[in-house]
Amino acid sequence: MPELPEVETIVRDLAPHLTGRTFHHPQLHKADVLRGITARRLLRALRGARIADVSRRAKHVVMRLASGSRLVIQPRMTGSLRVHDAPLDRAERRYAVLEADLGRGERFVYRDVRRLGTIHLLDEAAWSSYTARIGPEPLADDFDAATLAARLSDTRQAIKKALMDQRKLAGVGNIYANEALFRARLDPSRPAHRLTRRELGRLHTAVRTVLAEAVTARGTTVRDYRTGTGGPGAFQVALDVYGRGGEPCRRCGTRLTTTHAIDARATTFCWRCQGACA
DNA sequence: ACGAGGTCCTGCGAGC
DNA sequence: TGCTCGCAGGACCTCG
Repeated sequence: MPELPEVETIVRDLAPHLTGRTFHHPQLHKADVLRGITARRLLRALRGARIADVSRRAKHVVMRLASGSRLVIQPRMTGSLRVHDAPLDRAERRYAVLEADLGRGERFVYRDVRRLGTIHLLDEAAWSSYTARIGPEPLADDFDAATLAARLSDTRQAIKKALMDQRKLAGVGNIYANEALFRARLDPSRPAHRLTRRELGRLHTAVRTVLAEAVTARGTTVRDYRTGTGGPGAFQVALDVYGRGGEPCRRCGTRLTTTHAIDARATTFCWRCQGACA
């Protein structure tokens, strides 16, 4: 499920193929992913539009058009974005949501099996308010421990839920929240405002290192995620806790626990490494 | 301010 | 074999 490292990988793969290119004959196969725009208006805006640049914000792919508007695609669970250099076969077209001809035999395709993903088309003002609602980028140079502490320590929510709150911090989803809390040896259910400065420091380091390592590995493929070139990521073999409930902790050998007690999401942790360290 | 639960959406695996 | 059911879950919503 594309979180920050996965979307970063997609953007790095797509950027060389999309930057400076033009959308020809855009086709929208499913309209229920659209937010705040009709299919008719989206297609009119994309037809013949030149892509100025492609970037990432949190878990969103942002294509800035020469018109100044931004095509913002959030893949969520099962979305994938690719540039194909051959016509799509039947299987490749099956879940296509949006596609466009880029010329030179290349095609851009956003596909999404479950279609929990979203597409926005935002002008400058709408983009400003959109991005302002999202928290700071954890891999930015100026994202320090004090910033993390300030963002997370104003709530009594479980630290794991707070970490995944996109308004507080950008790009962390279920996989990397589990992994970061394990690395920081923190109980995922601890109220965020009760964490000490020292613990927040560990969490800051853990969040940044796990995200950076996952970017290097081109993301985590558990099931659906594919890179911008259609291949799997490699970070799944490096996961310490996510998806490993019942298996031994890599640190102490204790059987890992999975609960759904926090926000009804799968949380896997080692009660020994993470449970008792207050 | 917080938790609980519903909503979107489809594929997949378990159970009968 | 063929059906139903619950689950996967990010972001958003309402309700109490």
